[in-house]
Amino acid sequence: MKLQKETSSSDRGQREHGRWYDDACGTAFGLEILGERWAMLIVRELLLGARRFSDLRDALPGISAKVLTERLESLAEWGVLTRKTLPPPAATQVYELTEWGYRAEPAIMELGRWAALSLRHNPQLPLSAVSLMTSMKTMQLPALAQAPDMAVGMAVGGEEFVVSIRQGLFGAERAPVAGCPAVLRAPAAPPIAGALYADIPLEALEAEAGLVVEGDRALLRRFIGLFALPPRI
Amino acid sequence: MKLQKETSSSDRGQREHGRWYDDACGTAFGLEILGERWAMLIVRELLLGARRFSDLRDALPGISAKVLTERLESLAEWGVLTRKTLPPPAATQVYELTEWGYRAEPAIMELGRWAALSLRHNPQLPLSAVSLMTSMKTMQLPALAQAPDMAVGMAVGGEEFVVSIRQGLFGAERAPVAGCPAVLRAPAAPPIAGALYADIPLEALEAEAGLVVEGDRALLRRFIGLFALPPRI
DNA sequence: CAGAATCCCATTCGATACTG
DNA sequence: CAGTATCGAATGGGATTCTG
Repeated sequence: MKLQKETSSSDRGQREHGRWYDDACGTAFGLEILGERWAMLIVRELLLGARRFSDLRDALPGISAKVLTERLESLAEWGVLTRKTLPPPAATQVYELTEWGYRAEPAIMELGRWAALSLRHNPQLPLSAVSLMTSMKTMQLPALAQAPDMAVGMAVGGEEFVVSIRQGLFGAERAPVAGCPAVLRAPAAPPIAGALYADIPLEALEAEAGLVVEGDRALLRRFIGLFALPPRI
Repeated sequence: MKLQKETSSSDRGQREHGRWYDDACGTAFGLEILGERWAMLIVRELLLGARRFSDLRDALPGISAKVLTERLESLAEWGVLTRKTLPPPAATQVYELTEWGYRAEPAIMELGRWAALSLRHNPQLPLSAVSLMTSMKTMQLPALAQAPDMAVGMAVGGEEFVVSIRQGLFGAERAPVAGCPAVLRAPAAPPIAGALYADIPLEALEAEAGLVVEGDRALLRRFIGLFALPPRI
């Protein structure tokens, strides 16, 4: 009965992951699932729909293929996401959040909302298209609840999104921008973030950052005015 | 100007912490501060007021002195908490959240609320007194908003808390239990968690888990009925 | 006792190279 | 494109020690 490699504290932890918090608190359990490096950011990238392995690599500057593979496996085991093989001819694989995975959105957003309060937060760093879209949800000003309905298209790199305000509620989804009364196109997310959060005039971004404005420019300006970074602490 | 140990990707990241997400998203910045192992649980333990080094060690089963020291330093650098030296005669040191640190509470709670949805969450693990108190905030049922005002004392190990409902709002604070119309005493948090979340009768816990009930038992039963684990996914 | 400092080892991370 | 394989570096955890 004498074991050499016993886990010493019996099997109080839930798995043989190696390091467990051994704590009934939901937060501790959440950290076991989403607390490893990159895990929460992978989930963030999936909040607006399924993505391929290489989409995730591109969206997460600095993640290695090894860690991405490990996290996807672990998150799939935990039931946060599933791997799906698309039907032919595009027989490629995508990763998609489960219903439970999608419900992590409030936790992810609250963490971002909190961190953005810091003076040391640097909003000038690179930004993925998805995190731009989700950031808008947390950076909406109270005036947005009274704003008239509107829809703005955003074409960021190769991805297209429609951002809408309906009955005072913000929404963002992957959808073709065609048909939107106003469209912002940019080679990447930062120019659009500059317009939304750094109050850089659209004209400056068109001249210097490759931004392209199509359609109702006045609508865009009203729209941009509905978002701002919070007062810093 | 030729450096050997250059950080290679210029200084895009905000510090020389070694590993940075290099991502403008607030969530990424939050993870740089609270995403390292144990960091968020340390903040959780401070949500109900300042604690000493050894209090934190006791509350976080499994953390090593080394890691606790490192995290406290890092969190202090980031401005999440401060170290204070209590005035003599008790010239000991305590760690206390800054105003910004306290504002992390919603993020920590949302993560816990999300994780508790999982079937694989094990609420039977050890639990600190503080995480019991904060868990109640996330596990309150809608009926709590209509409940009459009440206050319940909880003496857990050597710590005393008063949990209150005032105008339908939940509150928990470190305060003497004396004067509360009903008091639960237990050697540790799990028996109280059993009463709240596993519907174990008070009498069984008194007989087997060292629970002591003082005062208005009917009030306690009503109180306990206002909390429950969420339906699992 | 509070807590900082050290040493050692296992695990994890990150970067590069490689494969089907 | 979607991962594997490999290896050096950094981090985490535990034990021990030192100090006041």
